[in-house]
Amino acid sequence: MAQEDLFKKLVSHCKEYGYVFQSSEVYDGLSAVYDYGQYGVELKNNIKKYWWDSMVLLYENVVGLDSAIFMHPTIWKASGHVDAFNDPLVDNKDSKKRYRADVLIEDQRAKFEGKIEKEITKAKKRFGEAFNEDQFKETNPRVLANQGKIDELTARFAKAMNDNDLEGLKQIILDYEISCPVSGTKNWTDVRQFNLMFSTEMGSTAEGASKIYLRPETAQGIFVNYLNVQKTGRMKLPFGIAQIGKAFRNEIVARQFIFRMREFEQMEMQYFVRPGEEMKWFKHWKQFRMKWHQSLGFGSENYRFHDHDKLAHYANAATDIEFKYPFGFKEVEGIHSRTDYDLKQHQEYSGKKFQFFDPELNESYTPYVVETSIGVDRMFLQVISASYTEEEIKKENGKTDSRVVLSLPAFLAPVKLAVFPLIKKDGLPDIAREIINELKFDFYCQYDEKDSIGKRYRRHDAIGTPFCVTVDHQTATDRTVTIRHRDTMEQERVKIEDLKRIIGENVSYEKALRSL
RNA sequence: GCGGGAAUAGCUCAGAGGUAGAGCAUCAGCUUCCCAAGCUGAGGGUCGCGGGUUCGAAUCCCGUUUCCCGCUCCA
Repeated sequence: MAQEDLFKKLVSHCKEYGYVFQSSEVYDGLSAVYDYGQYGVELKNNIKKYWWDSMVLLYENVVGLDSAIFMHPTIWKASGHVDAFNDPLVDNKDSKKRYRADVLIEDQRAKFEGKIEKEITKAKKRFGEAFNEDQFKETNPRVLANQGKIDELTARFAKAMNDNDLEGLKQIILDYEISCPVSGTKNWTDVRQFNLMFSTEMGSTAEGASKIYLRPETAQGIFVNYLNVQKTGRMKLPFGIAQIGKAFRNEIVARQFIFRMREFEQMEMQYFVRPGEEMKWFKHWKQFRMKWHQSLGFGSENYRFHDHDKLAHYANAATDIEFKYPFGFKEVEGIHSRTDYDLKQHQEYSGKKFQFFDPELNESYTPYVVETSIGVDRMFLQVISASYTEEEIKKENGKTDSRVVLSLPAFLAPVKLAVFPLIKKDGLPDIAREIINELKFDFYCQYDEKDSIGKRYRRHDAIGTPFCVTVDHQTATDRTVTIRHRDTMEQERVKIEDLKRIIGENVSYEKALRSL
């Protein structure tokens, strides 16, 4: 199947079977926002539980946290998001290319600097040993002219950026005749501001209200609680804080279904380590996180690392775990060595000491941080796209038949068990109900008596239910039922009293967690 | 945001200026002793939304919203 077709089928399957709906659909939808339906929410919760348990249960030095979405606005100044997440953008109408206006202007300034350098190199050749660079820079008319342009440009640019003056930025682009590197033309749109952070007001009156942001990442909530957790939990380095929560980014381009949304959910763990040991832990978490993904059995060939060459200002090492989605290898998780940047920033802005006294070294230092950060929604899409399969089956009469199955790992499946009476009479429905009433305390069960038994099996294949139990006439005499396995379609006859154990063993998280 | 394509029933689509359709799905009933597509009946659409052209618009035109494909960033 063509990958593009597969993706389209996946999206409609998600809607048709109650996994994912577009937000506000009855009002024509809201762009890049999606809702999780009755099965979607179960799968999502199960994914979150698997991640949480693999961090908080398996590592005795990793603890959880649930910090608020609203945080003090200074946090986002300290983290660099207020400045870095605020891009003035401009489009060239001919090449259709989009640029950051500030980058275009800085490139222009670099061009002027390049011209000065050229003059200096030329002069050096001409004057030889006697060349006095400082004097040359102060007297040469061409150098002075370019330096004048640089100074004027720098001043105007700084003022426009400070005042948030978009028209001013556009005017700089026009005045300095900056052209598009691709089309070479100066046919620009207006400069527009794209603030990647959503903001709102906190406070009951408009005058007294202060602007606060919806967090663009959950990490900062961990950093600002570092001291609280470290002290109250008596944590010794190295230790980690794990958190699952919503984050918000006003993406310019948000697409590919739930892969890139404006409201999304992250599972992050910040691991605080002794400076100098960060690469050891970076490697550890890199391997562990990859193992976690591969434990789901979707095939190791569908994963790869993508190491970053260009690093963010706070990082000294970074890698992505990429999964092969129907639209190609894309990042599902990032592992970053964030140095002591964040804690140092908060130390500076808050005036509190974010230091740890290390009794072994007998000294205090600001811990380094290794971060693992995975998108829940991207993980959800990974699970769904890896599990969606269309099968051709040879029937006994020689005809072919097809079925759509979500081969979800059993412990992640929304519905664990469906119970059917083979026919809806002779007391069979009552027995089926009895079984559900006994097992509903442990598993999400569903009852179905509509249509032929085959249809009922297929309906549950489509939502990924791993087990279907059928009550037949033999059940009434010997208290046994058939249990049918989703992936093989094979059946076995078991005692009703053994169902809880059999299903329990198969849908437990334990086996997956033990494999890590 | 820009360019290109699309939007008709829950899903997949037909309908190309003259009464809104099919298959599947859903619901009710019948049938059925284990793998969808037997039988009967029912419900469900102001054709994404708004305007225009026309005696008449799902159909032609304009705008708008949403989705898909490219251009950048990220979880």
